[in-house]
Amino acid sequence: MVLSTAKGSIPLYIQIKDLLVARVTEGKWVPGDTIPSEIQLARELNVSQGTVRKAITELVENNVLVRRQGRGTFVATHDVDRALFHFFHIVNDSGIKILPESKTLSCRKKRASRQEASKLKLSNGAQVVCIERTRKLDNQPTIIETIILPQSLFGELGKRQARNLPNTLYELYETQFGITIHRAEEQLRAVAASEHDASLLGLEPGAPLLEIERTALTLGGTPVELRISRCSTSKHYYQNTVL
Amino acid sequence: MVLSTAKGSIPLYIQIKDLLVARVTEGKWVPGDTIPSEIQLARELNVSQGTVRKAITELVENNVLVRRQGRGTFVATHDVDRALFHFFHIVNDSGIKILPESKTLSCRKKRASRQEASKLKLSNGAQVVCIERTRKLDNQPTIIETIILPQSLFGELGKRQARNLPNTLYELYETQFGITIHRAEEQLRAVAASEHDASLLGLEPGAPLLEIERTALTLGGTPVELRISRCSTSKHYYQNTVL
DNA sequence: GATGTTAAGAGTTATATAAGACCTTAACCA
DNA sequence: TGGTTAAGGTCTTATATAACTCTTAACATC
Repeated sequence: MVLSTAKGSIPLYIQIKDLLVARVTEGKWVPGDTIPSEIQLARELNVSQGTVRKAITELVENNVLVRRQGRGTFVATHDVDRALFHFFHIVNDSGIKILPESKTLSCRKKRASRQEASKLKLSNGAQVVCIERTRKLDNQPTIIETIILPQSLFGELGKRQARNLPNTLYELYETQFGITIHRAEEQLRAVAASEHDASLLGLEPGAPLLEIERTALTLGGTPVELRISRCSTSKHYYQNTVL
Repeated sequence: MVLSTAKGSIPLYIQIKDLLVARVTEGKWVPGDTIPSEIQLARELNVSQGTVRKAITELVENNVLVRRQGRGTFVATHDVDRALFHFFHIVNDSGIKILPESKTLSCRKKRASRQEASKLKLSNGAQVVCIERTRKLDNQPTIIETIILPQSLFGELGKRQARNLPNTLYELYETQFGITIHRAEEQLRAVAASEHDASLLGLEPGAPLLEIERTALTLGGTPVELRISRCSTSKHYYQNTVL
């Protein structure tokens, strides 16, 4: 790629930003990598350090890169902190957030339903991996999660790791499958607990549950995970901060 | 206030940012005002335009200021768009967001409950204004809202405007009371509809409702509104985008 | 000789400044 | 009425210097 400085063209720092994003999405730089210093990139691209810096700044605000003064700039990784901070919103009544432990109930392959296929942008009836698990908060089963993954991306999962899945899946996606979840869209509803829900959570059937349907996307915007969580909110709630 | 450039002191642009925020919170600049240009501020404060610019940039990211190239920089206002975009999260099943019309049921004074006082940081038993209203989505009553406001700030409301309240309250707070809502914290739960809820929404008692408890804060971080919404989510859902 | 402390240096990001390009508006003129 | 221009705002880019982090080597101490 060559940068254009012609009159009326896109600003340099935007072009550089796109170029840096491309290096991440293509896997040339992977999570945890140190990217070249601002000065190196500036020399390579024939612009000033400040211009590279502006591009990087926006990517840091997007959670694509992480800066550490005196150290360098890194491709952001999915550690537990990020999972908690960005993607987990359930807190207990004291407002404290703790990542729940998980117990996998099943992990099998099936054909995607119409809805699932549409939300994951798969062709009708494509194969998916379907995980079901419960999660404990404050030592009480509180959440039932159903996770749908395209088999084309996560094929290995069906075979090997059926029952010993780690607690933070996004870390696994990143390290084992080279897939980094970058953002998500969540749709929340109140639903009545089914018999199945109720027995797993120790509630009466018909009890109100908070249903969170999350579509998780990569940096490129491809949906790669569909996750439906049904939560008992008698001792916990979903916390959202509106800026 | 004087800026400090001594070695080891806080960066200039942060000091400028604080200074600009102060001018907004003190009411020296009010929503809609044009603030002095970057160059004017730079001259006034004896720094370069770029330094002022960096301060303003962060405030734009915080939704405190709004820039318009060629026009100037303005203090952000609470128009309908902002209300919709930042503070209203209910969309219909097609993903479309429409601000619901409101019907005020009651507007009266009372003493704050313990919880209300604590969440609004009022002394125990302080006077509050309590508004109850329903809101229609797609021509169907879908939300019941209970709004609690400190009477110390919103005294006038109790008297005059009892029944002809506008649809977007935050605009009213800003224009009539000089109070700008800057951010909010929302706590979501699934609850069972009471008889009262059910009759207002045309549902069976016990039907699951999504309860949203929102605390709205000023730029200074003072809580100024407590709002509890109970929503039927059979044809709508709460949309949250996680970046 | 082994170990802990200090100082210097190289490499990195962070801050501040300056200059010109670009955008918007309004006044002016043909 | 429509085009031109000037003024004044933000936006982009470049450059210089400060602040921070880590490594290494010199040195004192046990």
